[in-house]
Amino acid sequence: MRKRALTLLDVAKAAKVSKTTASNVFSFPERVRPALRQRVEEAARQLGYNGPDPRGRMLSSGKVNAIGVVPVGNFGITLFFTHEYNREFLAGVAATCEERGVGLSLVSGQDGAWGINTALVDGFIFSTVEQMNMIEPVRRRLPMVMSGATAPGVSSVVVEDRKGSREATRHLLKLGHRRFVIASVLFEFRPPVFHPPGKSRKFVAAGQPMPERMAGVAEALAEFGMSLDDMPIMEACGTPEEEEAFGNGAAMALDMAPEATAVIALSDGVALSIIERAKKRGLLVPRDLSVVGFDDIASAALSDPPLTTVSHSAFENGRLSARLLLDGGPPQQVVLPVELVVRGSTAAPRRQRAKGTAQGAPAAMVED
Amino acid sequence: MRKRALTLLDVAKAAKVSKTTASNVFSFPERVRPALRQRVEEAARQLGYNGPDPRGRMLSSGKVNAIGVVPVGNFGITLFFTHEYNREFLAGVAATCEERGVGLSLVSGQDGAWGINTALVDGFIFSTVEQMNMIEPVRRRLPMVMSGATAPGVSSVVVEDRKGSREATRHLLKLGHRRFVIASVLFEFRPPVFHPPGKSRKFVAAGQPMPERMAGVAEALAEFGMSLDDMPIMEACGTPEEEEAFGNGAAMALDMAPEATAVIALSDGVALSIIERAKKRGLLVPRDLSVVGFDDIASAALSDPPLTTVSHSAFENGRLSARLLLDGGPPQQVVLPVELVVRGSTAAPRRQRAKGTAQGAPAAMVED
DNA sequence: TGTCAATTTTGAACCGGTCCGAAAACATGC
DNA sequence: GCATGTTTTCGGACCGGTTCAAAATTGACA
Repeated sequence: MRKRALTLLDVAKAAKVSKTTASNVFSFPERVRPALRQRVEEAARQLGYNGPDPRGRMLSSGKVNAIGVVPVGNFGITLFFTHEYNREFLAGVAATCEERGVGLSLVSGQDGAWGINTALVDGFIFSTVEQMNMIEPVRRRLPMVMSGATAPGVSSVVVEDRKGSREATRHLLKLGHRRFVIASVLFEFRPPVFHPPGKSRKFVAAGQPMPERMAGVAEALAEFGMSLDDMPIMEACGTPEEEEAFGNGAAMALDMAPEATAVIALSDGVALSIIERAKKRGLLVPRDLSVVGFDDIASAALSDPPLTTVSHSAFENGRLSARLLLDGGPPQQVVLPVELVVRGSTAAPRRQRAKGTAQGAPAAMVED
Repeated sequence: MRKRALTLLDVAKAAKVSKTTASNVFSFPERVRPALRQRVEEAARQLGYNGPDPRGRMLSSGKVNAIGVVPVGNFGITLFFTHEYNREFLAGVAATCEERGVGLSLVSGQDGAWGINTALVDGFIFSTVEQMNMIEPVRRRLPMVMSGATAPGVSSVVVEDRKGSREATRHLLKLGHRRFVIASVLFEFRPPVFHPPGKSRKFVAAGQPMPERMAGVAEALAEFGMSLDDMPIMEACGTPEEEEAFGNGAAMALDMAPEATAVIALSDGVALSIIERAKKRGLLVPRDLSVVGFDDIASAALSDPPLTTVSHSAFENGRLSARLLLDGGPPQQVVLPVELVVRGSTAAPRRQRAKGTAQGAPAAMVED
């Protein structure tokens, strides 16, 4: 069907003009006198030429007119659809792209055929990156913006992580909670991890924003004379695939910290997963267990009970990230404000949560 | 920061080899003897060259290694985020792209800077197209696949539209309903339209799949000795923006057809919008009004009451569309099966629905 | 009709790789 | 040592446009 593609040269020859003139007819019509322009247009129509091939244009101009979005960690581009926060973020990026007439390309983090080294784009937006060293070659080649973390020489959009988790934790402390379990987030697809209380624990999620959020928790605890070191911490990636592959991180947290009266989840995904799991075990939220989240994704308001969480806009985050990238200019950091939204998932602790859970001995991995 | 980019030629010169050899080191290392290869690699490292620029590679190979997805009608790429069906569809496309290591680019239907004529991709997936003539130039330039509609010479994925709406209508007829209003879907951003009963009405949505779905309704009605011509029909695009811009199509349907005991919606988006609107007016679904949808998007099962609808997989649709595009080969049509899923939004009509609606005179556009 | 400035058109270089046929280097057998 | 076959390296064309300086044309006016 498609034979050898028509080129500008074919049209030029047919119209008996130079390649340049033919090019101008399409790109700068006003530079060509009407008579000649019509001759060229007529020739193009005759031949069935539909305007310059974007490939050629790209090569000489060097501009692609599209940007790439790279999901965090070792997740592929489907993360943008399985993960609510990332989806809202992407929607924001798309809004800016639409507004500016720029293309949007989903680029895989794990370098396949269409990875950060092969994608045809003018720049990248990275979600939080785990291994910072991987961005250096990219930064040298193309403009980039990071969301959720900062890096020297790179513009970035971050939220007030520390403040957010500090306020969430304060909220629980003021309600009277003293025994917590913290549910942190892994930005890679791997099994959940549980860290019993202890000093200088080594967490898997080393990249921002989790350490910041953890620090916020620590600050609030310190205000009440407590220490993060005394709190058990669970890390899980919290994607739907997690459960099948490795077992559920929420279950692990509930099993390993049965004495906790409240869960401080550093993302809504994990928080909602914990609520679900707790309900399945017959625990009432918030009567038996309070849960706070972070991010305020759309489903946080819709859950049962609705989730108390630290609110900020993923959409806005995406929109600003894209603007920062497209506007260029010197590296700058934009900080998005957060606000604690108290909903139905938190309350004063009824009393000490029963030592044995509703379903039996705590250590036994009785699962639904 | 970024100076003139390093080229393969720079590396070749530094290593004192030809451009070809340098190219081979990166693309076909086994063709170059180890000693020489190392010399080139060393030179590249010294200079800070991170492998061939994808632009150059693209130009000579002609392959971009990415495909473009074009939303229907005059919606921009944000449709993929505002519209649940399209989002699920896109997720399916993304899954295939990930699996094949191919890039995925969102391309705007309205030709801006990154439209179907300028996007750097190897092929397109179109959602249903309104003006078929617009695809001809595209088809000549690049491979393409259509979803939701067929076109000569183009591979496509469609669902059993006619069967689906026929069964949905039959379901209502068997329950005893005889007075319907049909809610069809506009694939463009424009005000809702109401068509009173009548012969040979001219609908706005002329492109597939709506005429097929309408035909299915007509078939079922005919089985019961009734005619589509006697049914009022409303068309609305059903996106969230619709309401602010033009007023809500669901409200229009309820206002203009107060005698209907059941709504046959040709998409879930419209169906859910009708349920919402009906509830706001104090109508009980399904007691006062039965509603069926089409598509079975995720939120159809979660609505209150859960929606009776014609189920098929948007995800699968996207996945297959992408495969068809990437596999190439002669044009073929894939038909996805549908299945009526009866949930809580349909029941036998209680009796004639009250002539005046719960909130007053039907004609008065009393709105919330 | 000739001159000069302004406008229009042209040819060649360039963007950064890949690919192909030919030349060069190397290995083998007699 | 030479002819032959095989592997490695090289030079140049090519992909399809844009861009820039120079050439050609046009128009105005003396």
